[in-house]
Amino acid sequence: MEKLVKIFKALGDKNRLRIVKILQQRSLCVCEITSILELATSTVSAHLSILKEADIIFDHKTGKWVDYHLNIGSNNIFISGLLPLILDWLNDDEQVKSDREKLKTTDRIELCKA
Amino acid sequence: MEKLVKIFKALGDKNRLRIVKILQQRSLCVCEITSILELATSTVSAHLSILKEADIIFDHKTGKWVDYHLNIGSNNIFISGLLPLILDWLNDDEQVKSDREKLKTTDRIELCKA
DNA sequence: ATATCATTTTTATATTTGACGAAATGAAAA
DNA sequence: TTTTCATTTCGTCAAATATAAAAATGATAT
Repeated sequence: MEKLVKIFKALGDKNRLRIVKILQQRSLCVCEITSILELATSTVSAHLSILKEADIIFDHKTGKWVDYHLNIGSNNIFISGLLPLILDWLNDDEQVKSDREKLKTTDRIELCKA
Repeated sequence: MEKLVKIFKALGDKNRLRIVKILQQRSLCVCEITSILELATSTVSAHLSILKEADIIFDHKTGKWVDYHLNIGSNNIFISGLLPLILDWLNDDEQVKSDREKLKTTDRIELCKA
């Protein structure tokens, strides 16, 4: 029960749902996500930690970046039930569409040297 | 998006999940739920209001009681996707089992005259 | 009409949460 | 090794949330 509560809590936040919906497009490093959400790096990092703790995403170091991935194919029964629904939902949402537009022109190399 | 956030927020609380899982057995009035959760009536009423606002449950007056029902068969695409999953989940959870045991011996008439 | 009683609303308090900037971390590059 | 730089952790603040007691509501029963 605690595990499911943690998952719903993690999903019950606008900015964390935005993160999930852009990670649906491709895996991203913290600075890319930060640039799209326009929040402080530390704030984004905290959100990612909550999503990771709930098993919704996982991370993988590549070079000096930490890549975050949606945990598609998780063994967690809650996650494997919920993620497909969330992937289907909100694709017409204005916020999601605008975040994804921004993502198209987001280049990690350019972005993170700032 | 706000609507989905509201739903996940509503589900991201132990006591509200407990309520959903006992309403799965049958519809219940506030005093029955209060007796099972062992929380103040006003607290339970607040939780029910949050679940109702999220469209997860609905209420129906019968006599002097207000009956709360799970919103099975809702037109809300989020609810109709999520509720079946939640109905499947947690049925082996200790808290859920113990709440349901308690529910078996809960009689509205006896209970609410106290 | 009045009293009763389930429920909701109000008020108050304690805890949790989301946000940011600054400092710490840790790994890659120089 | 030292510097650089993406990321995390820490300290703090404001806002939101969970809880309960008390007061208000509203409908039923006397």
